[in-house]
Amino acid sequence: DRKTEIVTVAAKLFKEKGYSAITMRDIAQAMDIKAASLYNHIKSKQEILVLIIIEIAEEFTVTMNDVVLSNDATIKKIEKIIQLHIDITLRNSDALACLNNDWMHLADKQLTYFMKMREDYEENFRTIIKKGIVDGDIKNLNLEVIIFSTLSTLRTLYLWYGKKKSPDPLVLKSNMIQVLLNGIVIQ
Amino acid sequence: DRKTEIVTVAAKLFKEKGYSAITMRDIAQAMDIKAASLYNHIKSKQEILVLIIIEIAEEFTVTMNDVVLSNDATIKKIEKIIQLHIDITLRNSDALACLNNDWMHLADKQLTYFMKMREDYEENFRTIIKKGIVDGDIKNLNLEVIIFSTLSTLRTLYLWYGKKKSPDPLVLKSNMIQVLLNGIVIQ
DNA sequence: ATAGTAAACTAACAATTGTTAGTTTTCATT
DNA sequence: AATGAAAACTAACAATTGTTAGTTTACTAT
Repeated sequence: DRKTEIVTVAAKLFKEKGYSAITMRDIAQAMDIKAASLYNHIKSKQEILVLIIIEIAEEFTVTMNDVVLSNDATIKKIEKIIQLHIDITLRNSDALACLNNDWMHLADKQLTYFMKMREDYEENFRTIIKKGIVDGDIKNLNLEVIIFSTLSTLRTLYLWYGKKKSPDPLVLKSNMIQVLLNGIVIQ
Repeated sequence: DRKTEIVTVAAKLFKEKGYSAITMRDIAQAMDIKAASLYNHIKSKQEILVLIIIEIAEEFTVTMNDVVLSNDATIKKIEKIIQLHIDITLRNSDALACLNNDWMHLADKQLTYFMKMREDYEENFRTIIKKGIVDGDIKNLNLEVIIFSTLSTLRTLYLWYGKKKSPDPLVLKSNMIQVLLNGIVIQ
């Protein structure tokens, strides 16, 4: 419906210049209506931001919880997490950009909720890697370096995927797994 | 002097909420003066942004050119690039955040200049990796995946370094090299 | 055809924005 | 003590911001 359309259009604009730099008049113009008309469908600019971010954040949370609770081996778990990030990037890259860049403009309860989810997500990832190290599947390197090197790449996939000669999704997945898990150097 | 102080304070604020969300009154308040007083030292809000971003962008450009022109082996070149990102992150993480998040708010000539530098930087990196593949030093994986996986991690180091139990710079460097070049999995 | 609802519109608001003009203060050097 | 410059101040501006109120249009179902 129309509300979803507003959220979609807004996400695309937010991706380019950020939440704060985009005005309600910008969003309205992109839909060929006047700013005031937006308020027939949404409550506030803030609500748009919440609708963009929270849904995706919850999807990350739910899937990560599934992965953690599964009986997969560590490597398989990491591969599933890579797949998760690729899936969401392909499906909704604009919203993902917004989540990454504008989450700090959430307010009060939603901000707390988001930060909790993000912290839990990282902690779950940390737990998976820790177990991998103990089991002898993952190298005993600095835990934070492993966590954030991997997460940085996955989280900013939206920045470049789709441009230039990006590989198709299946090639992307196998290459990402190779690069992140086994590195780029021939031993 | 006072101008440098303004730029430093502004960068710190921009890092938290982005260029667009920070007002001249915010910057002034952080310095315990009034907004109008800022204009004794700087020309505009835009000028602050330019001063934050361009200097660092040029440093990346200059050092990358040095690396490209050097006679080092591919692996050594990549290690130098990793070192470059770590150095700048440690020295000026606020400005780096601003460069990453707010470059699109540069205007006209400065925007073009920045985008040219960024494109050249990536192209230089691409050339290094290409040669590495041809020479048999780097795995023959999708070039874009290699380039952006590596760059993503290096560029967003500022997001997490300094928090929690970050390793000291030397440990950081050796771990980053290991993770980015050789991966995290025990073969 | 009529009624009713969804969704657009115009007009305007109060607050906030970057910025300017003109004035006063601060303070080191003579 | 006097001078001059650097750097703060007050006051205000024009434009832009998110948002509201009230009105008109478009369209669906009776």
